[in-house]
Amino acid sequence: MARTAGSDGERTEAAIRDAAVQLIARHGFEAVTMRQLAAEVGVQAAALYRYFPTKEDLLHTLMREHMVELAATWDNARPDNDDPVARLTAFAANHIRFHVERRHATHVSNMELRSLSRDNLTSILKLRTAYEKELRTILRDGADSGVLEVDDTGLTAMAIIQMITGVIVWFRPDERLSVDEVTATYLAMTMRLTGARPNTEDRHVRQDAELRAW
Amino acid sequence: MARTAGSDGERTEAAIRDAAVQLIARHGFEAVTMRQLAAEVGVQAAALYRYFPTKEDLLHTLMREHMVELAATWDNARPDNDDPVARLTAFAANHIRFHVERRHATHVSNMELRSLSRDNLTSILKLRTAYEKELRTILRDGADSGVLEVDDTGLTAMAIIQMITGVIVWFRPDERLSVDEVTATYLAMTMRLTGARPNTEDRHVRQDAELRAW
DNA sequence: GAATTAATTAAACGTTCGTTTTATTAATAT
DNA sequence: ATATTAATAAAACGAACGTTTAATTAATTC
Repeated sequence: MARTAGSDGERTEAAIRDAAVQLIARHGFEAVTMRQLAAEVGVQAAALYRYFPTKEDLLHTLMREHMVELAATWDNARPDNDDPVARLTAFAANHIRFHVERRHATHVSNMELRSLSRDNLTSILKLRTAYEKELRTILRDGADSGVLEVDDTGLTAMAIIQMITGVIVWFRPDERLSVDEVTATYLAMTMRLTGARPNTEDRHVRQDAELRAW
Repeated sequence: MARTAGSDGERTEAAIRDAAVQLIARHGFEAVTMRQLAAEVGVQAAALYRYFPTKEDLLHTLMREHMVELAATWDNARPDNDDPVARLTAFAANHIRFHVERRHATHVSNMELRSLSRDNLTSILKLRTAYEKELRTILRDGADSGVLEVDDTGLTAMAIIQMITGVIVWFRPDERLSVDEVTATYLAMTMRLTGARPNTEDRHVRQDAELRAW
């Protein structure tokens, strides 16, 4: 046999990406074989090579598009407001929601960096670093203007990102918590971690009201 | 050739473990081959099978001993004091130091769970869950007695563990920060995240002194 | 010093891997 | 209709994989 009735390149490529994300997230990149992936798509292994030149290129594509999409949602959610607390709130809320909604793709992007060649790794890390820099800038602005308490900007940025990305390790949809509830709780922890409070208030008489501000 | 002069089973087994941790941390379990590991140790691949019946059993052994060791250091560091803030401080300090000092083994234990069979996975998760329960208990006690501000015990426990274990993702020895400095900063963030303060003070007039309390 | 045990090598086993080549059919354009 | 292009299957490639078997030498025991 050869070309099958109703076959369509665009649909097949999308099916490959989807199946690849699911399989790699579950078993790890090295453990997933091209034959296994092809079987999941319902096609022969050779057909995959019409869409991706190598297995590693497939992984790189998945990661790159995940990062580009993350940057795009942040660009879209970025507030005009230049209040650091508002920006931190928007950043954390966007980050949490984005990752909770893309658990598998996030798993792939976070866990499979080791399987990339030098050049592919560099291109992903460049995107990642640019994104992290956004948070560092917010934290520094907040620390400078006194509305945030941050000892070490870079270290706090890494801690926050680790903490809120870590959602995907344990969160499963259809459990006791909804995406909104999880987002709200992690947001509250992020704010508490950075000592965020309304910048119109006295710095030393902050109430616990901040926890219900969003 | 066969048995080599000066060969010693105990030394060889230790060398296999050490090399395995380094290689698996760097390349991932699936990507490391038994021949590659053997070459690192300076021995033929078949020799590895005198010490570990299968590749997966080697991984399981590394993980199990990592977790057992973690539980042991916590047992040793656990304060007699039953003040939740003191216990949280001790827990976080022990956790951070343990992981910073064992970056590679931690990477293996955190990233390679997917390569374990059902039974082996279950045995590791049992150890991990028991350890995490220690933190949840501390947080609940602290929330009950009013010295900690914790919205959701389980969720906060996961967030803290993710945050402070995340140290190993970016921390490299011989960089700008020492282990002590990193430990202190993460400890401060943990305390701020949980709203920890000396339990003799008024809850609504907390100062920033907490940041310098350890 | 002979027998036994511990530690290892060398070679091979069957399997599976990522990938390539070639042929074949479906859809599209002319 | 015919030619061309798109999408696949089928089969094979050499390489590498985890593991086993058998032989061999070093160290230890009696």
